[in-house]
Amino acid sequence: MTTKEKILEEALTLFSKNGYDGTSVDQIAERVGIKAPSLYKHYKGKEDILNAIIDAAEVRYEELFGSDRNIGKLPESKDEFIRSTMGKISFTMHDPMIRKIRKFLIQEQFRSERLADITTRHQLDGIQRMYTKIIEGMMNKGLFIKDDPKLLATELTAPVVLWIAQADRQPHCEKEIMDSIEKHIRHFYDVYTNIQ
Amino acid sequence: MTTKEKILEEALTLFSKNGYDGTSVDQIAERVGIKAPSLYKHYKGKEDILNAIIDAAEVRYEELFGSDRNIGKLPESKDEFIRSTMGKISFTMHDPMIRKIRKFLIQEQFRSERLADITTRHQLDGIQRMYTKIIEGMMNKGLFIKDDPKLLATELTAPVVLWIAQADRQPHCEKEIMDSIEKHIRHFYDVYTNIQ
DNA sequence: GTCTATATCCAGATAGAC
DNA sequence: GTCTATCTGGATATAGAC
Repeated sequence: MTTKEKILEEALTLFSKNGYDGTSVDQIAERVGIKAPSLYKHYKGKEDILNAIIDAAEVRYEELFGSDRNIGKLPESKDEFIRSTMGKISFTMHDPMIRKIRKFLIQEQFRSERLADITTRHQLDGIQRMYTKIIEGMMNKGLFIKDDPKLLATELTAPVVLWIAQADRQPHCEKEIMDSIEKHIRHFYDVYTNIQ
Repeated sequence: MTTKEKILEEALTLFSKNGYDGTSVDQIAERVGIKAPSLYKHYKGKEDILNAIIDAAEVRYEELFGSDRNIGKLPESKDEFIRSTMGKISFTMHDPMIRKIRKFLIQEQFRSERLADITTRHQLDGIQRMYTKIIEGMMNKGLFIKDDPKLLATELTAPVVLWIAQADRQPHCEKEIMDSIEKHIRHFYDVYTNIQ
């Protein structure tokens, strides 16, 4: 990893923990293992680092939700649906990079229109679009009853997004939260399934 | 309103817009109409103002969700349920004080355990508890099918919480968001109602 | 309880040697 | 590309007059 990339990584770590205004270039430099002035050979300034992080967040978004490849194969039973969904959630919840981007965005969402926009895409549009496709596919297979797939995707994912945000700020509640999530997904499946 | 209260109000306004670290005591003083040093006759320092705001947020929480008086009378038809729920949402969304507390909390939730805790209460526990009671009441009246009322409350309120947060950062989307919310509530009612 | 003046500190950023 | 030394501005906070 180049120094330039290392700076980005450490800056994101600090921004996600203490916010942009709560982080000094000195702190970033220290974590990188250089002195603050050296940092200016890689980036024009603090705001330049911020913008690079935002660009990286957009790239990450594209990787996660830009193509349909990440949907994987459609679940064909209740067990598969639970396992596949819980797997995706557990990954999103624990992947260090995604977690940092999520915490960074939630704190900085009011800083600019661009950040507000990206936050909405990460928190609502991306996940919703992915699950709209999955639910639509399962409706076509007769696994779910016919209904508005976008509405169902929202109802499935919204509680999960809020619980993940809770786990980010209260990590000691993670066990409880995971239980709530699984219970919710099971309930969702039962409500919208033909098979009783 | 005393100067002390005015300081609190203006500080919350600025904190909700630019965050705690993004706000200077000078800016607060200017909005109050005094010079920064005068402010120190009312509060020990910036952090003291922050703590007073957190206290105020706790009081506000108690007013909103502490008693069951705010539930109002139980809706007895689909129309009444939609109207009552949309009314509560519109109020929460537009009340200036609640909006500021919400934006403040979402930005400062990682600053301390206490703030994390209050954020969860505001964003999840309070609303969920209120709607658990309402849904439970409507189940007992036979208006909703028997199911886990807490789970249903989460499924009803979680998308709304996320959409309100979106409206906070993207006010130009409010119309669309309100439509989504109403559609979601109608759908929720239809799914969990006996009457077809 | 408000002001002006000021102390103190720390932030982001630059200059220039190596 | 890294460093030390330094500039400059802005921040929190205090002293003391009115």
